Amino acid sequence: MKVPSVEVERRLAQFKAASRKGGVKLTHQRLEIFREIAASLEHPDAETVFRGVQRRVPTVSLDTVYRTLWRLNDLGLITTRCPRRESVRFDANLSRHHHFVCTRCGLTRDFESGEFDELRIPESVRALGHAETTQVEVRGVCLRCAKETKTKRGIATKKEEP
Amino acid sequence: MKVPSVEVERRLAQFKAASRKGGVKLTHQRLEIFREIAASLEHPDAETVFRGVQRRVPTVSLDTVYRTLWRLNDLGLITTRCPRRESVRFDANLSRHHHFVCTRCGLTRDFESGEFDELRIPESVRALGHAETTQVEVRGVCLRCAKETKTKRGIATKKEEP
DNA sequence: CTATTTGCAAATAATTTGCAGTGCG
DNA sequence: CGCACTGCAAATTATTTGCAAATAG
Repeated sequence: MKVPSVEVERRLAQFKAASRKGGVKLTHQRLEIFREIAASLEHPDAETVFRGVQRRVPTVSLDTVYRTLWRLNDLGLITTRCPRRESVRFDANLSRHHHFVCTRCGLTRDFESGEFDELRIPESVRALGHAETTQVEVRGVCLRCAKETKTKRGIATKKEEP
Repeated sequence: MKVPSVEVERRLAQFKAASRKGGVKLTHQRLEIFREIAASLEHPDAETVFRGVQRRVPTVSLDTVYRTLWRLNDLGLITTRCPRRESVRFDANLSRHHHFVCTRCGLTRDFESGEFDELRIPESVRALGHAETTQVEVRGVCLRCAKETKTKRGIATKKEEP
């Protein structure tokens, strides 16, 4: 599975516009780093983004990836997640969305839901601050892990995300 | 603000029971490490837990804190969060709960909501896996940050969590 | 042109591991 | 008593920084 290229292009266009407005330069590396996240369903971490970009821009350096990612994050052009023990992961989906997280393997996927976008905030939250948006994380077992359970009953095998 | 001591004791009792059942030893350090998280509203990181425990158990070491936290996490006795750029934070609130996160300072507070516990899962999630629970993250501006904005119009000052 | 951004290499911070001794059950 | 747990110190990551050269606008 991949992010449809139409959607990738849409994200890229939005990114370019926002970059110009934000006064950041549109370098080759920066564009490719963004593209890498925008095209991925995996919410990749810095290292993974680096390896992906490296295939297209062999001279790119890991520190540029780190710098760029945090820079884009500060500008609000991407956001961060960290579903599990490992390092921070990045998300270029700026549309309102929610997450499905597999409690076995950590697989994290976006999904949209108008209903979840409009949740009524409980009274008690008033005491904490002024609520602006809600994001729901649905936890469960992904299809692949569920299938594995059926085959080799209950042995939680460590594995990579698809 | 602090977690009421009745609640801390309840969490401790639950922890002791679960530890015995899980076959892990109830050492002094382990108990104090758990107490530190159980008594905190802040979802502290490893370093912070370490400093807190150190006041009561001066000989405790940072690596024991790390090992213990991940051990407890693996046993399901605590959970993890990482609301911002900094390192992973831990949560000893095992009751069903949701989070309010301040987008300015990162303050994270638990709250309960029967309504949020029972959200109807959208159809589209079926394609991803078998949903089990939902956790809502409400994002907004905490009271303290909101107050600051009113005083010094719009300058986002960096600050510690309360 | 000139302020940003990059790549490199080196520094720092965060986290994990090996090992010998300690203590819970 | 034995095995899980601890503290120490050293190792390993992960991430950040300083600086000179490169480049977008």
